[in-house]
Amino acid sequence: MPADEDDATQPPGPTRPGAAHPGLTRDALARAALRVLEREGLAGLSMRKVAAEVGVKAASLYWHVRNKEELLDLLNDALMADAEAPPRTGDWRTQLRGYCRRYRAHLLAKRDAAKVVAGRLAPGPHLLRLMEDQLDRLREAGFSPADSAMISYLLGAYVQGFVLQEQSPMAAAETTGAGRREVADAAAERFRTLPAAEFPNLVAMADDLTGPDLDARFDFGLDRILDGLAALLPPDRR
Amino acid sequence: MPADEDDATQPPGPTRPGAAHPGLTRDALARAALRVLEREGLAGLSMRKVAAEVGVKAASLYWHVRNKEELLDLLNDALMADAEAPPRTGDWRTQLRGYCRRYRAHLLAKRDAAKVVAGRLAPGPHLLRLMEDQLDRLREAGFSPADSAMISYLLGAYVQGFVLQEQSPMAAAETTGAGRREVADAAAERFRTLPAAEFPNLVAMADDLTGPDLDARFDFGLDRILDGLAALLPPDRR
DNA sequence: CAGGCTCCCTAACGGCGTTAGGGGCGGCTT
DNA sequence: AAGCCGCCCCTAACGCCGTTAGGGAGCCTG
Repeated sequence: MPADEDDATQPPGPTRPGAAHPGLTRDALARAALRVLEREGLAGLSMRKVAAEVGVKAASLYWHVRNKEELLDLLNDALMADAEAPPRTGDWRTQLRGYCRRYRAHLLAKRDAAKVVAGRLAPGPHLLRLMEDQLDRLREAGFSPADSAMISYLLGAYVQGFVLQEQSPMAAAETTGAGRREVADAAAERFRTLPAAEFPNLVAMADDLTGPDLDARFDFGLDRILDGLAALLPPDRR
Repeated sequence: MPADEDDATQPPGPTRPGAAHPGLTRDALARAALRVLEREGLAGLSMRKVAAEVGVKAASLYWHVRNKEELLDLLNDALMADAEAPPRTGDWRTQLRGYCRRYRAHLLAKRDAAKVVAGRLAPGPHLLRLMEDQLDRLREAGFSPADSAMISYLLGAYVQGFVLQEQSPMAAAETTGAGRREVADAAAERFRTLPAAEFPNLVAMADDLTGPDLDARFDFGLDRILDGLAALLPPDRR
């Protein structure tokens, strides 16, 4: 019944009561949660549905997990499971840009991923590995430890904030059945029909504000930030 | 019973059934939601509690509001109700910095405000007014319309992303009863006790990564961004 | 064979968003 | 004055949710 997009999980034979469920680990739970997330969205992700996904009743989850919050932590880490660091070639700019672009693409690829990740305080092991590597490259580029830490935070805030804003119309489109394009057009229309006397700029720039080329918008902001970071380095390091 | 922090709302005499409730407008609803948010947090904000806050039963809210989502839209706008634009003095940098600092301070001041605002697609009238004014100043500084739109988006993403990350430990502290300082210390401890062979940077920079001076971290990122924006302008405009 | 550990179950609690259907009230038309 | 209508609230209920209590089957160890 569940669309198996991940590699072999869940042999879903209903086991007899009391029988230990084979291969039901926290890891399998996380992957099941990921499948439910993809299918139902974050709002539709419930203990009961995740339990059903692994062929079990809801109360049984509490053997493996303290509560839903902890399941979401697992899910959070599972979202980063197949993220990869960009190749270690080129200057620091291209490497950092690669990091941010990949992070964004990774979040965009999974439904409601930004909402899951946003404001979760403990980074999972997979994200830790990426942070470690990113910090390494920042140090190598010549940034001080304190600056490197702040830069990592800055980039994380930007990417998460950006994807959060760009992904919520996708969620709305998913809910209402409209296409992503219609949602953007509706937003533009909302700006364009504002009282022009009171909001001259919003009306005039409606298309600029809602233009659907979010890739370009993301890269624009990213390049501005990278420009600003470059100024921290001695000129010979660029 | 409710802490009345806003000016006179809600004459809470229990009205007879069928009696029109005096002064129960969408606006009053939004302010009531704001009080409930402050008291219970976003997770604890329910239709029933907001209804009780205005002295009414839950089903009655659906006369004024299509559903909870729409109530959250009202709440979103109410959060921006008393936000003010920074003074129109100084160069574009200080004005833009003022915008971002005020926006951050405003979100931080209200419990869970970042979560409410994050990923809400339709800006309310109060936010529209601020956007209009901000765009105006960007144009005046010499940025093109397209750039101004993107810059507005960029700054919004950064501030929202930043506050989202910084406010969730506050929420956790509120829930667990611990202080904000303890949460930060716990985070630092988590980094410091990582396996040093695998995560040398995270271990070494634990204090840099979790340093509690978030104001400095915010300003650091903000100044980097502003540096990057300055490079868009012709040199005589700075 | 006894005991204990593991892992699942059923049943239930209170709370949630939301809808259906009903009723009193105030203000309008006749 | 009588009737009507639209406003605004109510009670009751639906199906979902997270979570807990208590129990029982299968396995591993002694």
